[in-house]
Amino acid sequence: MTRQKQAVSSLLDRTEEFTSAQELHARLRQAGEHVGLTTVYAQLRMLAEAGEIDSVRSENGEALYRRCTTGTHHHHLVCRSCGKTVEFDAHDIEAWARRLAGGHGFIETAHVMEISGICEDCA
Amino acid sequence: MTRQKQAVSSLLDRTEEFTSAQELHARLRQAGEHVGLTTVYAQLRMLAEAGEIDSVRSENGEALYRRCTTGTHHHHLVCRSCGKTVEFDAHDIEAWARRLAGGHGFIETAHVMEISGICEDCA
DNA sequence: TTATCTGCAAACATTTTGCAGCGAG
DNA sequence: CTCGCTGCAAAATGTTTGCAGATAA
Repeated sequence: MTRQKQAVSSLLDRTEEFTSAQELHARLRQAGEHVGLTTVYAQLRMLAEAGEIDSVRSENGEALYRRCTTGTHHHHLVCRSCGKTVEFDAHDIEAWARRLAGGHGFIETAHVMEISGICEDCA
Repeated sequence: MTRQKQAVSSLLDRTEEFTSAQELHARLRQAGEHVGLTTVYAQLRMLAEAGEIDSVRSENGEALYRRCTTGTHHHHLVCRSCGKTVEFDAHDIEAWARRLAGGHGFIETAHVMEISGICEDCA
């Protein structure tokens, strides 16, 4: 268990949202941890192969990773103008998504859901 | 309406599966149609913006395109392993999303929702 | 010591952009 | 003629690979 491995794993523990390799790397840098980008990729691949993290693809093709959990997580409502963000949980929607996926024979489902708009301050 | 535009559109009409820009380009070449790769990308972007084709991301980050089967807004349930896709509409969820956003003072809301999993054939 | 991990540099694959020219209407 | 479409070349982006040196056990 190296320092770098520790750092990546620990950061994933503290992160609920699906996050890109690039951003994880940037955050480690910002936190003063010196971990190479290549190493972040290597770690993410190992963790993904070991089934410890989930990965999905974002709209623009980036790979996003998140520690596997069966627990709840939350989503964001983001203002396209000023970036203001409201967190919300979507318990009902998640159950609905799992049910819909299951109805088509899919397992290990993950979902991405983001809502954007213009907040009242920017309107 | 140029020859190239015609060729891309026509090929999409004849293709049921989600297909990458690269492969569409290769098939046009093979069919003797000389259409530049850049042009294929340009066409795909125009068609996607016009809502005439759907795009999803494959496991490895490629963008895949297909002529919309329905003219209406819908979402995708995608197999992370083989790319099999099921379209579904999410009328209830959309109403819920608008209500939630409105409750926080947001207007002009848009949403992104994609569900992924492993389909029964790949399980 | 030794197998594994790290990370620089370079390779890769896909997609986008700059721009000069072509061609449909 | 004019404006949008085309497509070459080059850049941008995200990710992977080769490999030599560092490090945990």
